[in-house]
Amino acid sequence: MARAGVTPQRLTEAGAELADEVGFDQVTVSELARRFGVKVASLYSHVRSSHDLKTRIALLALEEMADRVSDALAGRSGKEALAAFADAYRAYARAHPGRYAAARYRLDPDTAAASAGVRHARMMRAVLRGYHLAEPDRTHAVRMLGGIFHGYVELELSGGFAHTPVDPEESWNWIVDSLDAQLRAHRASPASEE
Amino acid sequence: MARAGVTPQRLTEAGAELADEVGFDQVTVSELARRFGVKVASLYSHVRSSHDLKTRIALLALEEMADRVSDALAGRSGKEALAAFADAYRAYARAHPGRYAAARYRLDPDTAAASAGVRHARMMRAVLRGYHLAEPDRTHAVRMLGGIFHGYVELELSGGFAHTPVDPEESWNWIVDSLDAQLRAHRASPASEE
DNA sequence: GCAGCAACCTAAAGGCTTTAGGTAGCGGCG
DNA sequence: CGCCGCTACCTAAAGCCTTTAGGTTGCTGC
Repeated sequence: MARAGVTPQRLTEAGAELADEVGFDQVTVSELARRFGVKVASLYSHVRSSHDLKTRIALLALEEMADRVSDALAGRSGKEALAAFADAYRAYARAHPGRYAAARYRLDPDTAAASAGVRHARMMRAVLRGYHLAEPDRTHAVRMLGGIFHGYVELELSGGFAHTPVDPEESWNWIVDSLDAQLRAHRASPASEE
Repeated sequence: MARAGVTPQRLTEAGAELADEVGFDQVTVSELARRFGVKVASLYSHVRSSHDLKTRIALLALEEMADRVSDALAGRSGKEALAAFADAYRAYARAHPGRYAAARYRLDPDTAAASAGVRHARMMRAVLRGYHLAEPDRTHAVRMLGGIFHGYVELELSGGFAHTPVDPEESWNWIVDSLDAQLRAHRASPASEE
């Protein structure tokens, strides 16, 4: 019988695809085996466990998202950079809800430290450089932006905004504008530059 | 043999307890049966399905959270109300992570419409009354606050702030302060009151 | 005191994960 | 060219979860 040519990479790719189709928590080794026309047990030669598979998908998603954000950020600073980050983030989540959910899969500390998650953090801080915040304000701001980007996108994705007839796009832009204003207002009070 | 005295209410309560102990997505009809010293199939007389059980837990959590927020809001307005809402919300999530996750379980539209979720929305809008925002700013603000409260709490709960040595409490207060300032800045530009 | 309604049970099917151990393509070496 | 061995893929089986069907039995009220 012909071999299916399964590899961890192809599995991860297909898993990400599947996540976008049916939701990340419906991603299952069994379903993947089905799609590859292969018996379930066979996949365990390529992937250690279901958790391992999900971790790989998460890492892929983090990587992809970081790439998008990185591209969006290129050559921009200040409010432009903030908006570019925000929009890239949200766009990715909307285009790839399953992968986005995967990116929020809990990784163990070592894996997380080696993931593209650190690029996200670095980029966020880079965006904030344009606002000249002193510590600990900068950390507060990172957390605020991380929280709202994630929270807004998740609420939007889960249909939480369906009740109200206001374009989520419009709200998003309003929020980004507000955040920009708010951050500018926080500009390091004394002349304490970084 | 003595009867265990299972009721939908007790199941829901125990399910919420279990969620806080092991995480909402580890809540299982089987485990609950074990805890009640009863065979799994027996629970299906009290609960329609696993999904039904989870829905009940979600409704309970929404109710409890709305109660806490409602208590916190009593007699407050303006920034005080904003902070009370925020703190009550975050405190509930920290005290009951499993229930908090349950509260985010996706409900079908009818169930959602009959849930305490609408109280949440009403209270949020009530808080914003203190800032005299005109539509659609008010909706934008609701979404911003909803997003950030949820997003921040989720990031904090998932350990996302562990890397940085800044007290999450401090960041939270900073964020609430910022949001307050930001909302005050948005005060209905013309004299267009509600 | 017993009739009947729940509450609880056994049985069974079907899905997912994971491990153990067998079979057979296929690339490379003699 | 052939056959050797690696490894991709397979069968089998155990364990856990959900859900349905249909049988007992405890309790409550007449």
